Amino acid sequence: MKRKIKVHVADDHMILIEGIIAMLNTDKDIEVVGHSLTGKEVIEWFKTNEADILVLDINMPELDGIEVLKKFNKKKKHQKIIMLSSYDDAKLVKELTTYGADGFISKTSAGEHILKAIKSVHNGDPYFSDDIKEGLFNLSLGYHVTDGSRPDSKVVDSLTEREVEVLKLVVKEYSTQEMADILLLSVNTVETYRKNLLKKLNVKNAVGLAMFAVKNKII
Amino acid sequence: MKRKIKVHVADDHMILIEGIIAMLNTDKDIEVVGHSLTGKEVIEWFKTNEADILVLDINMPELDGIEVLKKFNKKKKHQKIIMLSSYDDAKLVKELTTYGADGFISKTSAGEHILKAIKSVHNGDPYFSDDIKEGLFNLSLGYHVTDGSRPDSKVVDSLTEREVEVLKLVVKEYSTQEMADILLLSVNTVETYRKNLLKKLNVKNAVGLAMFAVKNKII
DNA sequence: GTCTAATTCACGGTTTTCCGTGAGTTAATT
DNA sequence: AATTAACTCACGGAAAACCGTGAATTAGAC
Repeated sequence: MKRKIKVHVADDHMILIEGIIAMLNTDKDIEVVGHSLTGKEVIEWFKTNEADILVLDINMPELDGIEVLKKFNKKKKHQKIIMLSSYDDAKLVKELTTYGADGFISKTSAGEHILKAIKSVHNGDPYFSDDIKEGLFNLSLGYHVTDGSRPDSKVVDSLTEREVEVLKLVVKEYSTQEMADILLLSVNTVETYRKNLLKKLNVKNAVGLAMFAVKNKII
Repeated sequence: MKRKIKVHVADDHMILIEGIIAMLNTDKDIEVVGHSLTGKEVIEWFKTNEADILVLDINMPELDGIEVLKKFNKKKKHQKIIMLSSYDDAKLVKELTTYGADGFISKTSAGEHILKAIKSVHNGDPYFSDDIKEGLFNLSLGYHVTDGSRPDSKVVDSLTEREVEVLKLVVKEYSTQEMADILLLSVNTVETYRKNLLKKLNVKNAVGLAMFAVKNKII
């Protein structure tokens, strides 16, 4: 008898986990051997267990999917990892693949894609769901795709003092000119900080900055 | 033979829909008669179809669950509505019930809860999953995270439907042009709404709009 | 049937934001 | 001594936001 593909599913929504398990169990070549509700649980589980494939949600409390991915990458764990995302985080795909993700599926896609992805990835071929490919395409055309907004402490830490100062003033609805007056800087300088913030935080405009500040409690 | 409970499932994640359907189909008293990926689809579907229960996700593109709920409420549709939320939006529950929600389930809870909820609600009893109850409990104890500022319900109420739609898109970092494309309006019209919002909410710019939205949970 | 609120659109003009790119200064680290 | 990171500033151009004002249409309220 052929050995089944062992899969571990991680997502903070139990309902979704159950759905995926139900679906995967219909396939005779696949066996779900475990599941986790948080990133930490994933790490714990893999300390004492093994799986061929890890289906990993990006948005999870405590330790998000990306952090888990990085940790696994660093420890050179050998199982394949398929990332699950709530929206078409096209922008993330590149970053994730460099961190060792083998596949990427948007939750907006149909469930059979998970099946395909698991088999494809198990065979050594990377897999990306159509939405993602489309997203990448749009990205290359310059269309913007909103990101799934994950609080990222790493990014917060990367901000310099001045950048945080500017960010706080942006949230208070000040214009660049007003900020320059307050901080006793030239308008150009404030603009530079603003630009750096947009880039670092990967948002489109001042509203994105404000929302980031709210999410990360820089208020 | 007893008539089955007809259910419609709405969520922007196809995978989740499939999971829920798979689960509900295991119950002989329940029949899933339709599903939608966006709020608009829900509205369209119910124009020509009927269901006893609508399982409705809060976070959906185009028209979110709350808007759908309000619309149904206004039109005095008779089917029961169970709201699905990604996290324990305890704060929302009260608001939602006043808008006619009959049940509230967090996706973090196990799937069997949906089954329970459907049967309970179908019998006329409201249903709230445990996480939600716990959240409500904590709320009542005052363990809440938001700042002291009370949402200015008067101002919120003064906003028209369209203005709220625009506001939500502003928060998502869309430009006027993009909003016009999404809402199928001219750029001029969207600008008008934006201007009205700035005036009504008495803020200086888009950031002010975003912060208002956050404070008043129009997100 | 009038009035009002909501929705829709237009136009011209000013200000601000956003973008890219380059570059000098200081302070800390290697 | 050399490198790096943070801080500072400049310029030019494109895009978007902001502002005021006016107006047609529709649907509901009185």
